[in-house]
Amino acid sequence: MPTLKDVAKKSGVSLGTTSAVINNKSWVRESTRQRVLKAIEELNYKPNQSARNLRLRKTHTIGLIVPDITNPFFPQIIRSIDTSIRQHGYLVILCDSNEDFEIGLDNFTTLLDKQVDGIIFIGGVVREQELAKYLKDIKTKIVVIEKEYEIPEIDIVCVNARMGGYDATKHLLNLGYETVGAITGPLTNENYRASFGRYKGYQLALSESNISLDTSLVKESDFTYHGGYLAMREFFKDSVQIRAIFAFNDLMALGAMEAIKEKGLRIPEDIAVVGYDDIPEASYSSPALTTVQLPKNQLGETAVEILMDKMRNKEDMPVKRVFQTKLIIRNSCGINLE
Amino acid sequence: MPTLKDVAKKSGVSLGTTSAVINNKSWVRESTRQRVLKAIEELNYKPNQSARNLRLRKTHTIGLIVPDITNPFFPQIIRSIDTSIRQHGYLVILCDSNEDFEIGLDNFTTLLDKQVDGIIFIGGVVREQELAKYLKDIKTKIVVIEKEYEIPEIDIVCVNARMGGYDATKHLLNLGYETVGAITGPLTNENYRASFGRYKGYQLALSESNISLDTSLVKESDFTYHGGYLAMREFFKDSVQIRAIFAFNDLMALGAMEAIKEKGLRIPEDIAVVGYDDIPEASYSSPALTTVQLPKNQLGETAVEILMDKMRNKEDMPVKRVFQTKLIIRNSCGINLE
DNA sequence: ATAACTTACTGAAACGTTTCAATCGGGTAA
DNA sequence: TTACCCGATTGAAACGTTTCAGTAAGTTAT
Repeated sequence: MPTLKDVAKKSGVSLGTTSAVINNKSWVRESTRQRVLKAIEELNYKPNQSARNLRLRKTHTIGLIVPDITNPFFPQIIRSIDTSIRQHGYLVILCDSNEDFEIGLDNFTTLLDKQVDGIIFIGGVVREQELAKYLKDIKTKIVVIEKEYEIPEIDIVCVNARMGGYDATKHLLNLGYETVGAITGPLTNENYRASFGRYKGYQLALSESNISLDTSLVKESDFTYHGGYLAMREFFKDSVQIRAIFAFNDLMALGAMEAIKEKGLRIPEDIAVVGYDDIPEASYSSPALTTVQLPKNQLGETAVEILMDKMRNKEDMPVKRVFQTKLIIRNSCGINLE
Repeated sequence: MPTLKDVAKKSGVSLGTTSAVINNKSWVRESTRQRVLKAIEELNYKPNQSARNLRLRKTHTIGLIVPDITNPFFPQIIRSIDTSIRQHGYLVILCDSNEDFEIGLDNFTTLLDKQVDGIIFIGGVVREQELAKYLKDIKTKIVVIEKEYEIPEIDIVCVNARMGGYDATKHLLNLGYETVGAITGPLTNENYRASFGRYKGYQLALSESNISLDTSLVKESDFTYHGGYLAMREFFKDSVQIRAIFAFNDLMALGAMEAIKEKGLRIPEDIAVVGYDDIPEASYSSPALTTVQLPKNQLGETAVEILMDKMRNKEDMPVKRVFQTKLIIRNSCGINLE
């Protein structure tokens, strides 16, 4: 591999000048620049990144921690992050935390040891205080993407989950369904707040319609397809009277639909379903799933923008960006707008 | 950030010795080792990776080029690569090539510039000769994972697609279906061989049953959900007599199922469907999709093993590993083994 | 003609490791 | 006692950049 020194020698200028033309410093005489460029070309010189990194104290690399790349919600975000970070000349190192908060924390240290310039952490299971404490005295820039809630003192891009939950429920209510059940994610642990916003929205819509919360209509589940399936079966087993379901994510909605069909009931005629996330599969299912769409691309892009900004400017006031959700009406609720 | 020098000073030994304890060299006296370790602890010293990389000419990083992270087939492979590479102390830099071979090639240079130690390239759209030519004089170790075919002179882990296609078709034939249609990926371009193996297998099974190939029963599509949907509608429009469909991937199978249901036909009573890939969605669909399973984890892990091996040993005979597929029987073909 | 700038370039130091030849002190053999 | 060896440690060079204080030559102002 040719080095800068080789280029310098070949073009008959000093190391410093050679470096200058590579970095497009303006003060190099045009003829010199050409000479150096020619040498670079002829030697097929590529700057050594490790040396550059050492000198510059930068790796032009950011870490991305994802809870579960296998969950169809995330790949789209990852992709939007990948493409927009690439435009800034950065590359992303991917870590899958397996939906495990501890592993996520581990990934943090791995990435920090690797000296990434910044980290984007996509929430999932997050213990808020613990995370905040962990991040407090790390000076590598970090922004987190959260589907559900805001975290004080941390740079975050998130989504108004309350609104999303409200819209989903309201939609069902407006269509005349009165017994609207919910299949939630984990609810009971104060630390795992992944369902809280959606749940609040659900409750809000209900109370707005003067319907009091009937806990026999809400089943706590785990955000997986199978979990949704099981929860729905529970409803049947309890033989609760239920006409509509708001599942807290699409995977569970799909699972619930499976159980409903298995039971021999029709969607939406017998039971209406609305999901949350708008993963690609939601439009594939039959009937196509009405769901709450999160702005995945914006989430990713905004996280990148914020991170870039933080990395450029030293000053550091926590930034917060919250996006709105959008109800996507398809065929699972008795209305077909096609 | 404390450096090695700080540690050396604090523990009163030389740089060299300090480095030796960090790298677990055996000849350091135990008492010295303890002293150094203590200093490291107290200063919270972390080795600077860039410096290390520079000196060692290694980055402990590998590149991973994926055609489309959004396609549910890939995340599982990515994850298995991520976890097994991590066990070797490496991290993965992810590049999504958007199903575009040119972009894939671009990614190669980006990653090489970044000085990754190795690259895993997951095929998709691949122009065989071009790739071979490109890879020829690159000495960074590269292994490619291909769902469909082998590439001479290149380290590759792939799958016996011919067998997969054969099994799928045979299964349908064995169940008594005589008009077995196929929804393929791109077929016509000699360069894009993504469907060739499966197609050969399809033909082989047919001819084994003395059924001659009826091209009105095969529709060329594009591996997308929507493409499968459209292809199925074509069949209906042509009003061809068809009792079973082998779709060359699950996404298309799911799309075809959508079209079938839309037409008011039942699966498998009216039309049987088998897919290929065994993406998670295949087991979610209703009816659950019978499909050809590729050993995704093995694909990923083996690729990692080979790459590690190549990176350790200089010698270089192209390695080839081909895996068998496995037919997963679910409910879309009139048999339910549950 | 001298001083003060400007422009284009140079050379060396620095970034934080690893490696390796050299050294040093103490033990063993002659 | 001298020679030799051995285990533990040192010191400096090297990895390939970027940066920055200098410098030499040319330009402008006085």
